[in-house]
Amino acid sequence: MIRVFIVDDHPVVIEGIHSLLQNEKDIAWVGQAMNAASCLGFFVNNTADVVLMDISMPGMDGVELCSLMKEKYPGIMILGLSTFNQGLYIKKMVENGASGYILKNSSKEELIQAIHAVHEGHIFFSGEVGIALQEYQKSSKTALPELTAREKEILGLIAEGYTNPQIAEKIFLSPFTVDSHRKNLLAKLGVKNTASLIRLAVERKLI
Amino acid sequence: MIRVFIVDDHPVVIEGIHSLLQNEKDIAWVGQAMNAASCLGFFVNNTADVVLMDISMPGMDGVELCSLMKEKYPGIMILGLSTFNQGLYIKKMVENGASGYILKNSSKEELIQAIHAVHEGHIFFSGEVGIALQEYQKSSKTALPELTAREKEILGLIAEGYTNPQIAEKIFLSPFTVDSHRKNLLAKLGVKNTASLIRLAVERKLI
DNA sequence: GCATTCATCACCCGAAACAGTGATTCGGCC
DNA sequence: GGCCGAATCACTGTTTCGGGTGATGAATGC
Repeated sequence: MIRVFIVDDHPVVIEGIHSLLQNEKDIAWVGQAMNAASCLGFFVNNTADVVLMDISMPGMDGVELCSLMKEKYPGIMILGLSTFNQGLYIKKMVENGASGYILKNSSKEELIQAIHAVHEGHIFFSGEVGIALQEYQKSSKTALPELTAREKEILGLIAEGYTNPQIAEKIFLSPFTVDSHRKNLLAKLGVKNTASLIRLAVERKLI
Repeated sequence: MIRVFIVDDHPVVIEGIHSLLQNEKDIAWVGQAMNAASCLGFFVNNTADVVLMDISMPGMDGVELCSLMKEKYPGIMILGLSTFNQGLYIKKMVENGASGYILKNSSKEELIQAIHAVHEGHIFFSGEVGIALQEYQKSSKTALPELTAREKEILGLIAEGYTNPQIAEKIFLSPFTVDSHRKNLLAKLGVKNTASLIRLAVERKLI
């Protein structure tokens, strides 16, 4: 029997999910909350196996609540729930301990499949969500100028914190040459200093 | 009927998975390959719904093959398969289009659950893998010195590529003050220059 | 009331980064 | 053979960074 708790500030959603789950034999509805505070209050004296959690709520948002819950009760599995379908939010939820993510307009089958998977300790994203997540990740690697092997090597060393003279010594080049490559990196990637160069490189996984 | 293809350089693993799946009514075994090249060869004239793919293979590795396959045949779902259980690899596979990831010592039930979820377009990680993934993500946000609001603000502006004088003008401070905050950032985070500061900030999601 | 922390400002100085310009060598390509 | 781009090296400036040091007021906390 999987004990399910839901946190969402929309009564309609609570009702909808409740009715979808009420005939499921192995799922027990243990409670609900409409904000982060009352959710935390519930878990002082009670518990659950799976928490369905809205990502956007007044006051503390889902991401933060998720992080708090997993810190206090690591055994409780959290399934993100939202009308949004944006990679960034999904990623943040998972980084903060959520075990899965589905949309509020998911079918009953999807919902139940997700609850089971999460309860068993797996990580689950429903189809639409998964696509958004992958699109989001993919977007950060298109349309970048090609870097030469030497440039990548030097970019990596810059990111490690080495200065031009240090790099020159390390890979047996003239400091002038290293400086040339460095300038080419700035020009190719269209950035104006080391700070933005490294930021771009890390965010787009060039290093 | 879900058509399953497997790529793995270990015959034992191919045999094992084959025997686990052979009695499944809705799963059809359409073929196998022991390296990236012969896998690509198969899909010139054939197809499948789900590909089980080892992450470490001689020649082209799973990550690269995964990326190639999804580019050519985006409709084919890829389920990563490995003895390793390391967050970094898992993350890379997903960034390159895999829809899930399980360990080679998974139970029959887990394997079948994963194949179904992936085939339906969902994203699925088996329990152990999910834990490793979350641990990996979590490790990158512990044990960091607390930054003050001002420091975070200036860190963000540095990352945007602004210089000290520009930041000073932008937020109405003396350039000396900005410089002080900047030096405090370097000291607090234990890095020696802008490059490593920004790298740390981006990787640990401080900005 | 006193210690602590934050935020602010100030100066010196050497090292590093950035801008601009130009040159040579080497290998691949048509 | 000639073209092109990558990789190498060189010099000259100006700007920015980074290390060190120190000071002051405001807010917080015990």
